[in-house]
Amino acid sequence: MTYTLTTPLYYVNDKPHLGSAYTTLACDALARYQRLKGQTVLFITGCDEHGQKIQRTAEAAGLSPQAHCDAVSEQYRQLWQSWQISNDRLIRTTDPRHRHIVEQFFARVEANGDIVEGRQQGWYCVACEEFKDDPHEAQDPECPIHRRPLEWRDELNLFFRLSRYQQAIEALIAREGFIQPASRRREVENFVKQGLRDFSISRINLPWGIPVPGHEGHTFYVWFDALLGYLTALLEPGEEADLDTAITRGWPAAVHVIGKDILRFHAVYWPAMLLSAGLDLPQQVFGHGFLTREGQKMGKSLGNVLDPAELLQRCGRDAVRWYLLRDIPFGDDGDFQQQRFIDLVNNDLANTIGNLLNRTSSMARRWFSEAVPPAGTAAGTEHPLAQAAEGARQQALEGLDGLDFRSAAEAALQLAISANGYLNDQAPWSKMKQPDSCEQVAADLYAVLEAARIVALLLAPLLPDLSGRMLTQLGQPVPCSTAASAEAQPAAPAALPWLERLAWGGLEAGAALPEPSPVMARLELDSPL
RNA sequence: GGCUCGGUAGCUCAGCUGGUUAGAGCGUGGGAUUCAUAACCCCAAGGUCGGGAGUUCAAGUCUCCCCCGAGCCA
Repeated sequence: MTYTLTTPLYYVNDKPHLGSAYTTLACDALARYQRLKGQTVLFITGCDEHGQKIQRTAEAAGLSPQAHCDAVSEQYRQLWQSWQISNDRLIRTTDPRHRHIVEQFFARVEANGDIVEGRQQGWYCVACEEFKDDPHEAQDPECPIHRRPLEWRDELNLFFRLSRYQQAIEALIAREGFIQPASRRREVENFVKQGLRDFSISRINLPWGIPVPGHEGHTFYVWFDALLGYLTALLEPGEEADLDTAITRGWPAAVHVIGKDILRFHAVYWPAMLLSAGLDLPQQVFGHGFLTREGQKMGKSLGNVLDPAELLQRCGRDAVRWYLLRDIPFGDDGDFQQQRFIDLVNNDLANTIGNLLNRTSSMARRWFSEAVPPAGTAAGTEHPLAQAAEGARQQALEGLDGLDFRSAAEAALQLAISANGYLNDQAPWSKMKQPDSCEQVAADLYAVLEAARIVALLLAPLLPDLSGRMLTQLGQPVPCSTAASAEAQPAAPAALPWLERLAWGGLEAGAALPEPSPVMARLELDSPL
């Protein structure tokens, strides 16, 4: 069974920001983990490209909406490429096939009697693409989020009969694990409890959108259109746009990973739409938190936005991934602090993990013919480091299964710390000066090299680059966790599945160890980010 | 206004169903060591656990009130 996971389809109103990168990074780690476990994975990301906001942004820039979308979605594509995101799909809602999928989906919903005409009156925020609840008689109301004037709308729209799904949605969100983290469930519960109201799914006089079949002058509301992008994305490249086909390609999704701001769309509206169309529901919706920077909200007005492309270019993939995944509990809000970022990367990655490998490999090579020393007493799983490795393995797998990247990262790190401690306790550099202790030194070094190997493997989903460098330095094959289509890569030497490689004792005595060079450089910024 | 979360060492935060001297990481200070990326290892710092009252033999840990911050809904 295919493990399908999605990022949101990012709205191409503006260039990508760090928040989008954060979501995508996390999904990438999850996707890689599932692939390493042997799952067939469909990792979907993409762009949401319709709506009035985009139309206006394009106009303001003197571009056609399509040209604007092409430009921005290209930025996304390039960003994910430079981050080496392992997505299988990058769907754009302006993809011609998407229009067909939307039409087919709508036909199902309409046939089910869930589309009615209604009059939508109220104050509208174009930036939110949402009607607000300000009273009709309000004087020049503003959007509290965007602090821009609301526009009065009075139009005949098509409505989706969400109200019919009150009970079904209540049952759904009561399902254990559907809304994650659990702390956000109540928020949705409260919303649903107040009674679900039908919501408008079309706009009139809005050219930049998908026309509603059979309803002249209406285009689909962006949200209706955008969510369906998850279905279009299921199609294989070039495949004919057929909804029935699409849903055989990995539906339902195992998890939709989203920012907490759009939880309601994914946990309420979207499932109801799917029910109406007779499709299966996603198993989980995970709403993660937001990133602030040095305690402040990032925004253009404050001029404190961190550009993900620049961050990558200056600090590297491993550093940023480590900081975001290791330090911020996935689900909670997080604060990006430059000093802490540098401290953690240097301490954890360079000093603890990188140096562990470096010092151990260096000793092994020096005293044991540039090769892995004989395991001797370190071969057994009762060895303290074998025990530590087993604990780390369990914690890491458990963490990753629950999207607790922090716990998984800590498990790997803790194993490295244990190995460093063990090394200091055994002090092989002292033992080597004594006669007849060569065997003991060999066993000690073997155990530490083994621990380093397992650290590297545990890092594979989180930090594929660093993991690869470590394994290479250990003379080990690098597991492939990239998208299936990219699999036609240099045929790696036949290796055991990742999960099996996590068992103690994978290193072969006598196997050559390449000359070590630091696998992780310390991060030194010449100027603040 | 209603509801939900937080407010614990300089900084991030752990502290489950209440019970020995309140913990971790980072930063800081000291020690040890030389295999290694000035790295690794060990030790320390004494923080009225937002404020007040209460329940209890015993409260960061339960109850009430207040202050501050965040969020959802009105």
